[in-house]
Amino acid sequence: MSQTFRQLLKQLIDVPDETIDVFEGYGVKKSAHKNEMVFAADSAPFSKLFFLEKGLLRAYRIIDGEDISFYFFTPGEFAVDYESYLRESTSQLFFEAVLDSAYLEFDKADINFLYQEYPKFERVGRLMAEKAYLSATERVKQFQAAPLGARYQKLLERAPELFQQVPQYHIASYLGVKPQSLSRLRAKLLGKIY
Amino acid sequence: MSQTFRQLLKQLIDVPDETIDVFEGYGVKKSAHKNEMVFAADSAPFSKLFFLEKGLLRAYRIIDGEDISFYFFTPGEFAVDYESYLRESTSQLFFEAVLDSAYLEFDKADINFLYQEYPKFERVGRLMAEKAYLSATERVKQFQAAPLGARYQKLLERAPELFQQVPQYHIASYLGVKPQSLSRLRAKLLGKIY
DNA sequence: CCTACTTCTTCACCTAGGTGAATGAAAAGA
DNA sequence: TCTTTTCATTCACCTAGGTGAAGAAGTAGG
Repeated sequence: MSQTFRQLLKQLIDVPDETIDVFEGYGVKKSAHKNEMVFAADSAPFSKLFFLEKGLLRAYRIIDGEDISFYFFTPGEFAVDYESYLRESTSQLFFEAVLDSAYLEFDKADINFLYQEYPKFERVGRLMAEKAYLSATERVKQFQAAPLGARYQKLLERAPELFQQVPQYHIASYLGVKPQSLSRLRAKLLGKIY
Repeated sequence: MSQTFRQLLKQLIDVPDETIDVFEGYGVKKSAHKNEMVFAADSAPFSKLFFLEKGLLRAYRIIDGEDISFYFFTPGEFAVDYESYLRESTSQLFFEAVLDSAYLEFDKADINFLYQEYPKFERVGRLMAEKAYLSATERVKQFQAAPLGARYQKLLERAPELFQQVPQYHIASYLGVKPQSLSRLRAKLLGKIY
């Protein structure tokens, strides 16, 4: 039995060990190499739940032909297209491994079974959703009132390792600008003028 | 016993009537007049949950001295500063009634009690958080890739009544721009040039 | 009824970010 | 190793949005 899952999950949410063990029993261990696609948006709803144990996953959309990074998942996070998962709508999100990664894959049907059989398990779902919500609202707040420079600094504080691991044009789209604009900002921060 | 609560909640989430009844028993009916403050950010964590039955609530932050509208709550929605509520951090959000409003006020302590006593009640919390998450990510997506005009049209589709009820400078800050820019956009949409 | 305040609009000007192209460096492949 | 592709940078130019000020219209209060 993997200790990683339990350790990471306990950092995230406070649930009894037995609940975690039952949960893990339904997960399938998987791995993906750098640049490998983990899930590709298609006509089917997203009906999985990925728990990242190692590596780095990137979720992105294609909007007007452009690759827009929606989120970077680090170990200990659940990767899911919640919109598609909850509404059973067509998924628009692609998930790729940015680094060699290891993750547990859960089936939505199993998750729903767990919700029914173990009402206490609802808590895991609630805390997961609440955490995802916090991160999303923080970004909304930043887009409403923080200029690019401030959003960049925030990301640098929250996940400095990203800047070593992810191409800058992905970070640019995550921040809502073009690669050239991010490059220009970095030049300005270095005191260069051009 | 109010039918409004049950009706609105059933539209939102699928839970048994008994659960709803137990829930409602812990709510305190309140009302607020137009422009009245419902909750003011202060040093204490936000430990309430408002369920709006009638009217319109606006949540906003003061960022660099500016009033930034975070969200407009319409009947059937739960209004809460989730960030403060979950992290027990100081609340930065103000809630005011934009129109004469009626709402149920719940105490966090009671909610937590319900979570403990009635594990099935966790489902209400999970679905609430999931719904809040969806709306937040939709906005992130728009800020990443949609220009002001598209964000404006989306809001117009989703909540046209807002435009009759809320001053435009509040809508502007919700969309992440200054009132003058929204005014300029509206002029452009009307085919005017200036 | 008149005044004061609020809200929206318009303007001239400025800055931030987008666009398209060119360059160079680094990484990947043959 | 040589070649090709990928990525970041820089540039000139353009457009979207911010700034500060002024004015018009509506609304609330005395």
